[in-house]
Amino acid sequence: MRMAKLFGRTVREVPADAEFPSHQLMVRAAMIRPLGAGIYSLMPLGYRVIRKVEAIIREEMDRIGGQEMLMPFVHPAEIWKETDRYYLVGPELTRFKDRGSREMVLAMTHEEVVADLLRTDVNSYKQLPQIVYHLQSKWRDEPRARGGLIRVREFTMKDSYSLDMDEAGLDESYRAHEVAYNRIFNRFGLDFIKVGADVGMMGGSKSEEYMAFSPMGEDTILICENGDYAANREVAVFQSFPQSDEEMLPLEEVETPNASTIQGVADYLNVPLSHTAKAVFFMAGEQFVFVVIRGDLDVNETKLRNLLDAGDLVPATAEQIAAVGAVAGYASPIGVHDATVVVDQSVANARNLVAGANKHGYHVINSNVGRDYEADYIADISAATAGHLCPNCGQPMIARRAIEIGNIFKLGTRFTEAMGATYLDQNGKSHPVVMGSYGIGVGRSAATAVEQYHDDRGIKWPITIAPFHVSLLSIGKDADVLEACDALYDSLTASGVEVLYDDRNERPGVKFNDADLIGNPIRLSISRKTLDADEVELRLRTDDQSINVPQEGIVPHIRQLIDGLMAEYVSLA
RNA sequence: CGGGGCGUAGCGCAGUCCGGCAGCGCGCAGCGUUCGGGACGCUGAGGUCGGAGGUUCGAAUCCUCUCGCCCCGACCA
Repeated sequence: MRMAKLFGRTVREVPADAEFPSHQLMVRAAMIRPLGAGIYSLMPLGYRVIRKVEAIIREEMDRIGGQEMLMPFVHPAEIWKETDRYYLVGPELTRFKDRGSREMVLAMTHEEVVADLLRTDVNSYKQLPQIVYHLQSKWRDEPRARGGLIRVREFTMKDSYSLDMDEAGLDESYRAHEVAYNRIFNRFGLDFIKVGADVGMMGGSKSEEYMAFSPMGEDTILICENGDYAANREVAVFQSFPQSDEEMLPLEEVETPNASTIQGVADYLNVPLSHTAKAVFFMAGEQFVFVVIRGDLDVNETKLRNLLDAGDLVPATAEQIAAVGAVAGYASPIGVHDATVVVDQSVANARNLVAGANKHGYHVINSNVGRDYEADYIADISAATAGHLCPNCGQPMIARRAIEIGNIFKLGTRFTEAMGATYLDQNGKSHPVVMGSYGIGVGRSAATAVEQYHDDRGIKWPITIAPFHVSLLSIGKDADVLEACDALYDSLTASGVEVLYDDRNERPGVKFNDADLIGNPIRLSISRKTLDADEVELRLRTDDQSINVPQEGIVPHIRQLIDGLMAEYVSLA
């Protein structure tokens, strides 16, 4: 591609709203352009990256026997009603009516469509197992789209669906996807990890996420450095604190003026936070939920929601708190009524904690669950943080931020049962098809690569997904320099090398800066000086030194260089 | 949904408090000088000041409504 003809220009200044490095750099490099909140055009340069990402996904999905197809982006609402998701999913599912007043939705995923296809096209065990996949637009009306391609509302996702006769078959399909996903993300060059995740309202039996490390990540993951545990903070567990063997001491009320925060109470009474019981209030529908947790821990709302099997869980209001007899700032379950009391195991394992007295300006010391108040649930509902002990080996865990780039999910028969997608086994007996679903964010993967590979000058694409292998720059305006560049461009292109040829009438500084910004892995330049020496200057985007190589044999040289760079990713895969 | 902020040339911004010629930088076009890390000079094009209504002799500026966008929180594959 000749840059003089390229649609889209690089820009020096970035839109004020771009926060993430990948957002800024991809806009500056003319790869993406916003159309609305969370809605982007992929410019020619950016779309080349996306197509490479998609090509790698296709290769690896085909390798595990996936069959590519394409399912619609607009669905009749009816199938979403059949599985209840029409009602369960919030406003991120966009609903509308067509001209005939028929209810429709914009696809955010395709389980229903797959199940619908199964009803008509798969009736026999002879037609199973199967893996189907597609690369299709999705629309999720996120409350807060941000960060360029990291979190958008319209996006392309690879979603695949495994269709098996039974759980054993699902296990196999799931493992096949693990293999494929490992290869895919390694070929993208990403630094990632697979972690345990929440199954949420999808109701499946197992879910794991592929997480790429990035300080810009919206998720926190807990990792045991021994390699025997890694989980999203939403579900991460840790070794519970040992049961205290202290004697229970008499409950005693103490005055704690102006100590309405747990830290304030701990300071005032000069006890560690871990020796206090903190009260947190939620409403699960109409039910008031009174959570008691050790003062040094935070509630993990996902764990709490799963424990209570509560669809929605929202913080309680001041009125709701007062209505059960609790005094905000000085609250404990002692003497409250009409509340579901959930006690974290950290509190149950401790003795003689400081807690609220439900009286303004007073706390109690030596509170003990079971003696001073009853728990409806005693469970692990606390959020794991760095330093908590690995549930498997007991070593302290670390916490890292990460971007979710893919997930794999054992759905089971949640959808096929609801939609009557069954097959007949050898004995003529009917069973629901057992499904798995597996996603990869295409644009997000590309943007995540930028997050992981950039410097202050621009992007440093892994060669597997770079828009071009080579940036070729003509330096100066001498006719024979330009001729030499044209010739090199033609011969490289003819041999299959992808070249972005900066043939613009620009000063060298502009060209160098744009080449660094766009981030193709190999840069070649020809100038008066190099031409006179029958050489071409070569520089890798990852290096800060350039070398001159003879013009003679340059094409095979570059081909070899590309193969070598590619090999690094293939060997990982 | 709650809180905060911003909409002025393609991009980044000033001007708004205190009403009175719509500006600056980058980019863009032309000419000239320059040419190995985002050059310089001259000339020029480019604006419903997000939109609607109101106040006023006069509104980018004040008032009301509205739309869009961003940030924090809530929520969420």
